[in-house]
Amino acid sequence: MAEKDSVREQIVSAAKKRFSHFGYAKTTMAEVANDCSMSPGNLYRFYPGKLDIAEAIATEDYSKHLEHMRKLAVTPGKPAPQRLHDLLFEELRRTYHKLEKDPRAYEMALVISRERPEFANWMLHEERKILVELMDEAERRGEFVPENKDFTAEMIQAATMKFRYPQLWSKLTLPKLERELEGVLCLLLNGLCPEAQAIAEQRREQQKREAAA
Amino acid sequence: MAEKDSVREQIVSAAKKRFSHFGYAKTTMAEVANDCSMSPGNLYRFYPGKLDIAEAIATEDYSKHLEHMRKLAVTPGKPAPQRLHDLLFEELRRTYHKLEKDPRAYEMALVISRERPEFANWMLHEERKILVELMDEAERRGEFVPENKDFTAEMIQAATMKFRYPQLWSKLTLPKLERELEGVLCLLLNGLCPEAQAIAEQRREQQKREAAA
DNA sequence: AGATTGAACGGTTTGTTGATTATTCAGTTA
DNA sequence: TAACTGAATAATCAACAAACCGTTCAATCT
Repeated sequence: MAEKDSVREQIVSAAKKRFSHFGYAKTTMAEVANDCSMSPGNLYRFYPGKLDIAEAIATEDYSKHLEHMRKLAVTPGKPAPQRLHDLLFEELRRTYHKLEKDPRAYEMALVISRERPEFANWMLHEERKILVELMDEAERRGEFVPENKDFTAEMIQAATMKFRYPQLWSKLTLPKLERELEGVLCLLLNGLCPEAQAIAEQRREQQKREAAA
Repeated sequence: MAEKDSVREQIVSAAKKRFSHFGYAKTTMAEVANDCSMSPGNLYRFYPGKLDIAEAIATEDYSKHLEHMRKLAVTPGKPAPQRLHDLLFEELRRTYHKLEKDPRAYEMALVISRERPEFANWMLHEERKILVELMDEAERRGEFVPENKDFTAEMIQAATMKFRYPQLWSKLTLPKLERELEGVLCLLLNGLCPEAQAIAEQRREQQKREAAA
């Protein structure tokens, strides 16, 4: 089976080159097979179809990103609101730049999200787990503690939907998106009510003092 | 000019019938012209093009909706969070039902939002004005008062983007959308911090008592 | 027998042609 | 001369065939 895995890696590697060079649609299975010195039919012993190869690439890529995000979620020395801020901004910037600079990535994102909606669900689910980790950590440190963490994570995602696949929905530039995300985050953290904002302000002060001590 | 306006109304009325019966694409300018007993060319003295007729219909329709929303925004006897709640739910339900029940409306929404992005901007802008009115009224009544109302309105829209053209983005059912909107709204009103939530809770109690008195 | 091949199949895309239709405008009407 | 017409125009769409490509599987190889 180690044998089989190495072949799978070879296939993914060949496909990755083709996809990023010529695009998903313009890459044929025959070409990928050729790059791996095998027949087209043989590819299907390793992957059920072309889309699954694309999905494997996307999974690998997003998993790396998730690891990075997980670190941000529990960074020591940073208060919870800051960690949440870093997390959401990282997500926004990453996808923005990825889709911005290369049209191939954009094409693959489109295809996968159209053809494999489960994949988008999986991404959301994984990110939600990280949000929950962030809140667990917050609880451990005595920072904010929403009563129902899973639900809260879901709602944070719903409220920041606009910033998740930025260029699929709005045609806003990164600076505008960043400004909006900043504002939404502020609203989420503090709420609309001014008393809550005053309290949040107080806590920020206190945290600063604690950090200084 | 009153003459001209009545012809414009006639055109819009004929087009409305055709569009809702056969769809935008399957309606020809010649047909609309015929219904108005005029030549196709003559239509262009009243509207610059087919899309502009569709836009006129959409504008008329949305304007009615806006009036209704404006009433909700300043309903006497309801606290500001409730009014905001009513407003956003009204918006969600209206568009959901509209797009759900007739495919013609869905087609027109697609065409207009693709071909005339300014129109979507106009809608957002108008709705934002209503949100500001809601906050002005809140201030008058001594309810919550965000410092920068325009900005806050923008952020409320950003955070509730997902619920604005529900079926263009997610394929969620109305009950699921409602549950999420409820959650997001709660987060927006109270923030993530539990102290703020406690205060919000207190205020709600107080308002109940006031209302009872 | 299990792995691999590559020709065959069917669905999709591409390219082409002919019609349809939004839009324009020279000409007609009142 | 201002309002209107309808044929001309150019752009888009629909239909059809050919080519292509993802996928399968009977045959071949090891």
